[in-house]
Amino acid sequence: MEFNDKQIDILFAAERLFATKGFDGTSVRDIAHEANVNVAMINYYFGSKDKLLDTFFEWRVPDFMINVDELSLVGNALDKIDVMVDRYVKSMSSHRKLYRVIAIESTLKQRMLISDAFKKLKIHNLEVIASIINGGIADGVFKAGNDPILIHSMMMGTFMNFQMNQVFLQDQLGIADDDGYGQYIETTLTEFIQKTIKALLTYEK
Amino acid sequence: MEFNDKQIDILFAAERLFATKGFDGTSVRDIAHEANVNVAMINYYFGSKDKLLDTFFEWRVPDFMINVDELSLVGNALDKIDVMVDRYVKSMSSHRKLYRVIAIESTLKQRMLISDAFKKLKIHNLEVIASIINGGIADGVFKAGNDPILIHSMMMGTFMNFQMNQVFLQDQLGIADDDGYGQYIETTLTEFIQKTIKALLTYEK
DNA sequence: GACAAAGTTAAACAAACGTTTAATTTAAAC
DNA sequence: GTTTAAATTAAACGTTTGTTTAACTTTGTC
Repeated sequence: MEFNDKQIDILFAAERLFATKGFDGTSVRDIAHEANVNVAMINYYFGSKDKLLDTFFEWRVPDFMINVDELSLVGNALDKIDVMVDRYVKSMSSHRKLYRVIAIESTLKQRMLISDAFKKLKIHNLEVIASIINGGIADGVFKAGNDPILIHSMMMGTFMNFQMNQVFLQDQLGIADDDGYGQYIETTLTEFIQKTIKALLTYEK
Repeated sequence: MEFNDKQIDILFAAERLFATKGFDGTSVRDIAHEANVNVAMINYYFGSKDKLLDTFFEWRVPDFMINVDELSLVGNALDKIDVMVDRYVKSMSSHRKLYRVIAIESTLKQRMLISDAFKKLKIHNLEVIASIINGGIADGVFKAGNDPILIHSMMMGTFMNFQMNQVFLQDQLGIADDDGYGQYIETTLTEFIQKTIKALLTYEK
């Protein structure tokens, strides 16, 4: 998929607005104004507001993928967990707006026609996690009987919870600004998720 | 706060629609139709669509509270975790629509004017969790150095992730219907969260 | 430099939005 | 039974919505 400068301006503007106001809360005039283009340009280039959302998702989908190559370099199963979580959180953290949009819109069932592309990506990421866990079990480091789906849900959910409740959590944690919050996510929260997964995978009973 | 039958009809209708279509995606005419009342009744009783959302939250807030009395009956710190998680998930599970609405609308920053009532509730629940953890540390059962905020975020986030990605997860887990999904949440997912928290609180290093 | 295609614009479109109005019905009080 | 307030209604209000139109400008091609 190839986009010209104006199309990319629109996609970025849409991302910014969808992330803060939601899809339904954002008008095409909002987007046009934010992107400094004429309203008609959105329908001209993307067909409709709905198709703009679809295109937006397709445009961003590649940023979801866990990089498997990087993981194969790490030997220890415990270290693999650390690297995987670190990369996952960093990827999500650097695309926080995108994740907000997905979180908001994926809940509204009638949408997500493009869910096929997303489904494949989620399945890919699940398989990566499953292979790490199974490798750890084979090495005798991890206990068996832990569903990768649940671990993935825990990791995603914990991160998302930080995304969605930023105002409350930032206040509770005594963090001053947005940058500090981002740093907290990339350090303390990342370590927490790493620790949690390792604790779970080595827990008796 | 006292509501007559018609007002309650409207609140339930709003809950059903907000949970599936979001606040912005739902029109007052949708709500009026769903509740079998005239459109003007919504403004007559609630003032505006925005105030209806506020009133809806205030109406539902009490359902959030963790019941502390029930916990004091349990002696063992590990068992207290089990009971707390079980009650928490059951409470969330029985108000799934409400939690969807909160999850969707709490992300949109300009909303949540009523956040004061919510803030107090969240702080109450956090304090309950903190006291359980501290009790466990005092008894020598739990390791110190685990932030209750992170544990609470993990519990909420994991549950929410199941709420928000029902379509995908139900498919992945091979669950046939909505009831089965609810059962999975109240059994397998609950056990997973219990196990995760206990593993974390007893984990070395 | 003429021609066709692509890009861009302001204006207009009908439909849907939240809200208000004014008229009417119901209920309660005396 | 009359009076007064509350409840309910259909219709209309002015905006805003997403989209389309038709005129105009820019760009690239021969």
